[in-house]
Amino acid sequence: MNTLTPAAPLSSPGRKPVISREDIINAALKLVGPQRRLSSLSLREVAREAGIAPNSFYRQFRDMDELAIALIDLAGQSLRDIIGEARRRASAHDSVVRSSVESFMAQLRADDRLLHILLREGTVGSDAFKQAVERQLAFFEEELRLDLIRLAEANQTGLFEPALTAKAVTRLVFAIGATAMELPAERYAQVTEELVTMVRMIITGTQTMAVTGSPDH
Amino acid sequence: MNTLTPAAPLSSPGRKPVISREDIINAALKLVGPQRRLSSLSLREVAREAGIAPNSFYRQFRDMDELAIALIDLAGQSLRDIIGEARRRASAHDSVVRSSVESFMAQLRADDRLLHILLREGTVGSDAFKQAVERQLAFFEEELRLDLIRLAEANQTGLFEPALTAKAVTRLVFAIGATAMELPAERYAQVTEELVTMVRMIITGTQTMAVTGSPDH
DNA sequence: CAATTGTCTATACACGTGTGCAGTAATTTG
DNA sequence: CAAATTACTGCACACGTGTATAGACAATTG
Repeated sequence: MNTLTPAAPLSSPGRKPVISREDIINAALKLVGPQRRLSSLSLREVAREAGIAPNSFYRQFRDMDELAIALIDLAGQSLRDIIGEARRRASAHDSVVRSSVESFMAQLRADDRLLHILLREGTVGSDAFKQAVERQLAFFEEELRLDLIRLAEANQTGLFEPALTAKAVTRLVFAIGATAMELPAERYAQVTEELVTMVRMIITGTQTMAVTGSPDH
Repeated sequence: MNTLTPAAPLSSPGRKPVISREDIINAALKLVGPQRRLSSLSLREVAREAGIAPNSFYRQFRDMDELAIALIDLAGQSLRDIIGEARRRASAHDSVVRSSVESFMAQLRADDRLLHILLREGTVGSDAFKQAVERQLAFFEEELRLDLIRLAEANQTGLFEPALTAKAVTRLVFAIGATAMELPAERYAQVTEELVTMVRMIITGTQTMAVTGSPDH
């Protein structure tokens, strides 16, 4: 299903639409960024940026929340594409962890507005809002979970609670990413290294716990 | 140093203050909560809640940001107290991890407004704002780092990159905590268990990596 | 060619916001 | 007892907001 275009009646009387959902989405994307969160955008502001009258906004979205959710869904899709790409690239080379984390951080560094949205809007905004982010995170965690299982089988290592591991990795990467997105460019490399180590801590921990059954506290 | 009362000239001419910084802070605390973040409060709203004229606010704070930072500092202090307490309680019993995580989640469940603030305002708000949260997080991570070292020596286990481990644990707990604070009460126990396991993954991982030197990827 | 239907703009309203300005109340100083 | 100094309130202003209403334009229908 495509969330960008509403159900189009193939031929209807009346004037042809000149404003598309994409127009508004793009305008919103121009406004958000590392400093600007979605929920701080006003309807009028987006309309101004899109070059339309405030009221024309309602033709495409019920309110700003609906726009926000569309953007979040878009962002989730985009991220999964990016990491999927990284995964495929990694299987040829060495570490999946490194390659995925590096892709993630590179995208962040490239000022990907969609990624900014996903990283931050989970902790803020209306309920329907956070639900949308949680949904995308769940998708992401599921893909990661499958990948972890695949990885464990390939390397003949154990795997303690794959779902929980995936969740821990995801949440940690997102948390660190959120703090990193306003950092000066020269610190990205360092954060990336830290993040790789952190993720490896979790994965190493899972593997160890798989053989000992329970950790030594 | 006390951030709550400004430098008090022991005797000065003029009318005696009837509005204290605490009054305004308490009013703000009544307004924030799991659904309401600091940066969405307006000066007028806080003044209304405190029962004072909007302009009287300026006697105590330069603007809302200054109020917010005072609240964040307060929240950081409060959290460190809570976890410090948990640590002391744990050394008598068994696991420091479990006891600390349980204290954290219990406080969250008790609807501690200060904790809500700290959990969320890190990803949102002005720069000075986020810096304040980062400062509190750094305090927290430092205490945790020392604790990890103490723990490793007591248990005769290795410890790979204590600072990074502390950071990973802190960020993960905060990220999960942030999503948990709007959950129905009956799910807190489950989240607590998950969180304990996740933290143990990290700590087990660190210990394992300390002996192998580098993880097997 | 009307008539109808859908798209979009312009204007306007009520509301909440931060803050500047003037005035009043209370307290200490000379 | 003045005079000075501080604390606080009330009013007012300009601004940005979401949205209601009405009208102008364009395309498809009969």
